[in-house]
Amino acid sequence: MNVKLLTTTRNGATATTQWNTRLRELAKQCLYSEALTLYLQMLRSGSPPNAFCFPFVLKSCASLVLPFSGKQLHCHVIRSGCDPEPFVLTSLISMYCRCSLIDDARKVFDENPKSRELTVCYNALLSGYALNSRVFNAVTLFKRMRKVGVSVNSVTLLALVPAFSVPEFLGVGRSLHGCCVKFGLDVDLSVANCLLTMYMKCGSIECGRRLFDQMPEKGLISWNAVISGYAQNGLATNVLELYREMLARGVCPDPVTLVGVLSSCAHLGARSVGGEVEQLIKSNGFGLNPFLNNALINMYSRCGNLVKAQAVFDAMSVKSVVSWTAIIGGYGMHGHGEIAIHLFDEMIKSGIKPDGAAFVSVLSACSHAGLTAEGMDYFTAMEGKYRLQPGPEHYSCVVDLLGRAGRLNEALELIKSMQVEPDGAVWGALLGACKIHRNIELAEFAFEKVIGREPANIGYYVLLSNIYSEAKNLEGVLKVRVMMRERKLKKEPGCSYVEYKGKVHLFLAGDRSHPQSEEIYRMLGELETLVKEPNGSKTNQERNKELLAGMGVHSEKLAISFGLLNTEPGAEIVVIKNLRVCEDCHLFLKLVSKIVDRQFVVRDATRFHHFRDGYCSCKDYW
DNA sequence: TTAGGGTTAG
Repeated sequence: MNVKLLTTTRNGATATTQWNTRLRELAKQCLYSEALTLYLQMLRSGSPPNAFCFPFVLKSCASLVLPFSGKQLHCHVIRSGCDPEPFVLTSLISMYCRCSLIDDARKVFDENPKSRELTVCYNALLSGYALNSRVFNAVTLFKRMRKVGVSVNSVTLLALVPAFSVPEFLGVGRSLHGCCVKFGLDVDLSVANCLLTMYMKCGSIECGRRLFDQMPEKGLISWNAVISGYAQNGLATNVLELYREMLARGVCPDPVTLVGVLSSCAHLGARSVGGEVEQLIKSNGFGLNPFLNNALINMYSRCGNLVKAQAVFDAMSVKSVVSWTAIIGGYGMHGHGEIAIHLFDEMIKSGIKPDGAAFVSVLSACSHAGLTAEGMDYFTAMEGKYRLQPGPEHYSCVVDLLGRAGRLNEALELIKSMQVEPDGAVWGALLGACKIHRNIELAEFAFEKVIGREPANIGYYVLLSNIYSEAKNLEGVLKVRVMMRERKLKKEPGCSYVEYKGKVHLFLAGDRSHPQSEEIYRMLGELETLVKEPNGSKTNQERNKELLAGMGVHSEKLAISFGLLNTEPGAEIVVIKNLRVCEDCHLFLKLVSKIVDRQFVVRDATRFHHFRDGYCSCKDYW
């Protein structure tokens, strides 16, 4: 510990000042435990604490969340007679709030008449209510503050607004926005950022974006708030667009920006943007940021590059449960259940306690790989050994696990035994299993349940219709269609995202709105002919070379792949021979190409399709 | 010499 002992001078007041100066320095550098050690040394040296030292030590207790020490400090404050000092009162309130002792904070506030006249004390308590999700207390206090005429400042709103960043409180949030305008505080950049975040977290994306566009000055936090907001609301293309705009305007991204961008790359499979971000992380020295590394693992896993995901994971010196979950999920989603299980066990051996999300990743890995017994063991251990209450997300994995193994009745019994209300995904998993095992009776039952919860989810209607169709039950197919028509449900057209130099283009089936669609379709037509062409005297490779030569391209790196789709930089064209694909994949496959000069890489919008030996792994379609 | 606040991963 780097704490210098201060020499006591003959003058006690000077000594106290020196202690206080040192305490202030440590608190400023966020060296909180050092600050507390120094405070103890100060007491031992016989130097009496005065009002000016308490804010620093109280802040240290608050930051380290040390409620017991905080309470002791409160006694010191009272003993030293400093409690009526406004800044000591505020520090005390803040300390109690940060230690989640909100009633103690309120007691300090109520017992000191002075605090009830001060904006700072209201702000500290409001922030405490907001941090501890006591929204009604926060509103009441804010109303009282205005009623008694205590002035509201920007910090008041910064403390208050985050409490209403959930959809059900959007109305309150809007009225607070009105307050900001009324008090002229909406021009404050921090307040605007705070409101922006509130709108994004409430899912009120348009309002957030409007506010952002209207901001005369935008800071990095403003850009980050919108980027993260888009990312959390699944608007991955908007994230990449805004990120481009940000770079074009010369705003430098920070790790927070890049986490949002990477999660969107993972969503879209935009591997090249992801790679660019990784370069940026390296060149900016952000390589040790755990948030970024977790986001990279997730991005590479979802983009199918498990080797890189593993490399990022291996290089992390401190691996959190999130890091482990990301890599386990990566192996799980690509069917490597055994590796996922091994990693899960390694995680436990390394002393990390799994949380709910970690169990979701291992359970889904088991269900994807058909590891029924192992999955059931984990599910049992979750509650028995780790004392984690399984949620609907866990039950849906286990229903899927049992269902795929043909244990439909057990799956149904499990749903019936659930302590929590089963959601659409749980019944949906059972419905999916009924399709695999052609159980129409149970499918109808599961369908009723799932539709009761998610009446507008078209996927389930399509699933039931396919079950009827496979059983040649045309009456059933018709029944589902009528139901869909009556409910005015229409299947959204599938679409593909095309990533071109980091910009994402959206294509619908038969879509010709893209400015270069003529060239794109001509190229696709040529490729399609090539794929359909029966084996003649020329090899595919020779034909591809001819095709490219016709386009004026002479490349040695021409890739003809019959395995996984290859969109690595070296592979200009990927042709898949004798491929049988589902209807949904059709447009996707038609677009599977990286046109040499145009640099188009295409991936499916909704999920990743992996092709092995010419077969799409979407087994549901077989 | 002093107190209160906003953006990040599965």
